[in-house]
Amino acid sequence: MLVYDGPHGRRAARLVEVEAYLGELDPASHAHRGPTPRTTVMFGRPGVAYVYFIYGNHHCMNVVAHLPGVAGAVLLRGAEPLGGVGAGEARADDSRGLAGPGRLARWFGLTIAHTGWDLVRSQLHLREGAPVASRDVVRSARVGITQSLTSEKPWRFAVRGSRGVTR
DNA sequence: CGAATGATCCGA
DNA sequence: CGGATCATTCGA
Repeated sequence: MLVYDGPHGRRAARLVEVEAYLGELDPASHAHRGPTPRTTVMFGRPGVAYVYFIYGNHHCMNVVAHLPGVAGAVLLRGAEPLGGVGAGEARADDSRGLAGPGRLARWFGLTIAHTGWDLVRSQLHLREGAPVASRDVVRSARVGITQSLTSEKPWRFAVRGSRGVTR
């Protein structure tokens, strides 16, 4: 789960959908063409946030994750809100969950300013959640990418039946 | 510099 | 389906 002790109080959500991105070897990755000012964070220490802004409208959050010397990240695509402070707003999201990376980032109030935050020690952090049985994990091709690997891999993982998963 | 582009979402 | 709407990147 993801927890943020931010300006709106504590917000927490159970992550139910993620996608994996590589670096240079993955045409769909922002790190595909090597480090740029925006993407250098993906080549650095794992366990920090990489948040980008897209389509002039939406923010999306990644967790930097990779083997030593290789760029990589995990895109957070969906979650289920776990209470929080803004009860009214949280309730509105309860029916639908936080399906989609843009909706997830917006609920947490994340922007590119959060890029580089340490997800172990900062107010924005990951916590281990309840285990999910492997039979409840849906694995599929990634969503919405235009430049894919020559043979697209099933690098999207979602919790079966969760309301926080995109359709 | 200017132009193209995009790991999305919402509404018609 | 198409539009919104801008940070980022690339080519000249």
